[in-house]
Amino acid sequence: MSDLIEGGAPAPAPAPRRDFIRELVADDVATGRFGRAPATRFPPEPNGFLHLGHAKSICLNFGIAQEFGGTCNLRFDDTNPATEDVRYVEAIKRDVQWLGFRWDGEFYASDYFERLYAIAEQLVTDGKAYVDDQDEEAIRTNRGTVTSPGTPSPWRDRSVAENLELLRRMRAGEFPDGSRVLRARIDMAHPNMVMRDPLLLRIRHAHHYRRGNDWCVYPLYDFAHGLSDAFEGITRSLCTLEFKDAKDIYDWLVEAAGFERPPVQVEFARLELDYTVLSKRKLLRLVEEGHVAGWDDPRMPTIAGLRRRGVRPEAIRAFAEVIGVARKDARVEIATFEHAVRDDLNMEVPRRLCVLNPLKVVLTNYPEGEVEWLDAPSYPHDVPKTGSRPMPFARELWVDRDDFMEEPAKKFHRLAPGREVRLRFGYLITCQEVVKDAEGRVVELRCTYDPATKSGQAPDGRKVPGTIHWVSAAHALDVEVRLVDRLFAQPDPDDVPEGQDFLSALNPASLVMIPHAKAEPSLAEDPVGSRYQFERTGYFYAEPEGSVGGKRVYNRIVGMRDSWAKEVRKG
RNA sequence: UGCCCCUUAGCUCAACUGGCAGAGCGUCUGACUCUGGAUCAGAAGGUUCCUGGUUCGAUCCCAGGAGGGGCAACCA
Repeated sequence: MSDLIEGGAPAPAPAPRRDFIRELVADDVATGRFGRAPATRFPPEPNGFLHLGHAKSICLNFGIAQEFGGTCNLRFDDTNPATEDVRYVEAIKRDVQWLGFRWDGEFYASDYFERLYAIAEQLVTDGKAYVDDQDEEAIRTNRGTVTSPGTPSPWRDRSVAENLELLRRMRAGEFPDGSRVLRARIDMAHPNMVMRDPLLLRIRHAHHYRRGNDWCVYPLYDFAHGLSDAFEGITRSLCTLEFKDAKDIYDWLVEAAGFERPPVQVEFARLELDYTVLSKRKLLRLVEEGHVAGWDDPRMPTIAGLRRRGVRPEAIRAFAEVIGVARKDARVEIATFEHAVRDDLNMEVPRRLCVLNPLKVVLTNYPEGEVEWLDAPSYPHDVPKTGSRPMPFARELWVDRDDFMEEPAKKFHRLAPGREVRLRFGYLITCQEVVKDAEGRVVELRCTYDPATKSGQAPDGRKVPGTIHWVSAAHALDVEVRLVDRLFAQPDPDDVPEGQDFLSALNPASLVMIPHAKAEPSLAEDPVGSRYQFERTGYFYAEPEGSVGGKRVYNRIVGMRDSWAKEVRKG
């Protein structure tokens, strides 16, 4: 991974947008419900990289803290030694910072193990928890089903003294993994399945990335999460809809532990985005099975991947803003994300010319060996930025193969035999002759230029319908371009036939390498990490890994909005 | 003995405690007239799932129905 850290500029407080959560928080402030400033937290488990779905949550939690003068903690929910790693906590911290947010407190659930254990003892003493000797299988079957009640464990009515002794011996490491668990004593017939005596502590003689081997009774999510919120004085604990049912146990625990004005969980819809997957489990598979080059592969919807691809944090924040937050599952179109990315880049980045699929053009009436340096503005008239660069113009040029049609379709305004077209920032040229090789493939266009049309304006006022990009063949930079596209070929990658999984929906053309694109020479001096619009083709990012074999590499961040493709579709 | 959530423009989604239903994308039209595959402006587009009730007034509250989703990991 590159060491280049850009972004990270503090996120400006966005215009207050009123979603139902902000309404609740505003109400908390007005009524003094919690007797303290709004406090939120972002609670990732360090078992993978953050993705766009987390970005939504980050913008929400940190955004609320900013807007209401409250605080937002970063808390690692690291209660499962099997899957977690420091490498992930480092990546997470970096990503949150890059997005432009600063946390107030940095906490780890693993630092709360002792405190949670003390509460466990208290619950036992209060008769609200017991040690269960059933094995995993028995616990599962005895939980019942959604339509039938569970059956109580034979160990459910042990004495407090016996429970306490067993719990202490569990902690002391006297029992093997899986032999016993601590359970809350609630109701084995509860209509909400999570309330059927939920598990609190399980035995794991495992190495934890922060605790080493010093701990062996690991809390489960339900036990750790709400209480961790309470320890930190969180007011609103924001989580996604699938935790809705967990709210009952959350409330039961903070109440049983005796917290005054405890945090209140509020659920919102997780983000689903077309043509990609937003699940750490699935992203992990893509990485581990080598379908992508890593967590930061530019095709990945991870923060690291988007950064590598060239997306700016401003665009991600703007995206989070437009999608909003609601209580209903929301599948967002990829066009909405791409629009946010273009919208951000449009006003920011300079324009350059780069020919992706080169076709030689020879200007037969242009003097051999002559070079003119044209002044090409870096920004269009409606972008309030100034600057320009010199562009060499000569007898031999490259234009894009797609900008020529031997038999032009209707509404095709570009080059064709006998057609005149404008070269951006340059002259009007007319195609006089098409040169083909033995296989009949077009290899060269012989054109004439009109010397009176320098800068693209015809003195006689004649209309030229098309403008195309070009670059001088003698001065062109040979660059590698990587066309990054959507990772999956269909909007919902999980919508596959029985017996197949999301991997069968991968887009085989998600990364198209163009090893020999031709770029204008001004690009030679620009630093790695620069962003451009290559006019008419898209937004590009100078690959932070640098050059490959001495050649510069550009990732396509996003293509231009494509109304020609639409025209083609219409026929 | 099941519990909980959701249904609003073509599409994807918003809409504080009941008071003229909004945005993006898409579509159409126009402008810039050197990105015509960019950008900008404007327009069209609604029986708020259905039935009934409460109310001066219902997308919102109540009852019933239809459809979609979440929950039965010693994951989070």
